[in-house]
Amino acid sequence: MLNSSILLKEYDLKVTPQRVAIVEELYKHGHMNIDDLYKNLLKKFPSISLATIYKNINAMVEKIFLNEVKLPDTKSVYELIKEEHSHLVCSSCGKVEDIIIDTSVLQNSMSNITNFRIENTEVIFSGICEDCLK
Amino acid sequence: MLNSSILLKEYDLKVTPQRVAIVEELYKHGHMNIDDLYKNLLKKFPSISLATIYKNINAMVEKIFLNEVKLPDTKSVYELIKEEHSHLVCSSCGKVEDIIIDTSVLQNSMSNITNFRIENTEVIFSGICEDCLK
DNA sequence: CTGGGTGCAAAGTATTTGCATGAAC
DNA sequence: GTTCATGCAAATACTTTGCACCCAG
Repeated sequence: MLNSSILLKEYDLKVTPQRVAIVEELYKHGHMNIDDLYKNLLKKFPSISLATIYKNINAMVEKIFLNEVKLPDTKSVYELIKEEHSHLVCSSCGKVEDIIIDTSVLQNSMSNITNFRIENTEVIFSGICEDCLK
Repeated sequence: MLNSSILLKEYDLKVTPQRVAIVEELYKHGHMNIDDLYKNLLKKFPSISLATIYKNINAMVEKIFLNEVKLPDTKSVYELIKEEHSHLVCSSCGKVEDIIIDTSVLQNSMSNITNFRIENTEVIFSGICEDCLK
């Protein structure tokens, strides 16, 4: 479970119903793009504005408890930050899943061939999910 | 070396000076975002329009000889399609480098834990490049 | 010659900003 | 009471479209 209010407070954001709802939507769905978030929030807050969503998403990304995931061929989605993980995208239904794999192997083979100081490794697998394969 | 005209013809695109220049810019720089491409092309074609660039980039992406690379925290860049590779981005100067690593290890560890049929694996490393480390 | 590309201007879409009001603390 | 979030409208940024003219084949 997740206590959105505490999370918001921890990151010095005032607790408003809209913010709580954003966090809870993301927690529930795992990943959402701006439009879907907006559509869902409209149900609870018929007069919520896109501006509010953008402002809050940006604030949460800055406070580093939200993460934008840029996906190939489709809109970015946002997720609550959790342990490091990679992503699986279904190119048929658009579903995004988290997956935990060990990327240190990659980083190691990297350090042999480059002098970059690697700080982050992003891996996105695209393919067809189990449901769509049927 | 690269023969842009032949490349364009192969992909059923009429050979125009603007298109040749786009391909050559990308070949020369490896990766470019729309704005930089536009700025550079303005030197050769003072009246080239952004619309032309967008139309051509889109056409080339559709013909599958250009690839859009969506990067974290910065604008997408485009590259000519070549052998499969991963990317390194310097978060300080923005430089993008190609790097060839074996991602099959990843894909294998993947197949044990998911039923996705993986078709593509995108890896982006972010960090600080050698020059910026100095 | 003909089809398609170019550049311009306008339209569309996405995102941000300014401001008055109201809610959180 | 003060600070800051909200929602609206306007502004900005980004991308696409329609069209008249022109060039590649």
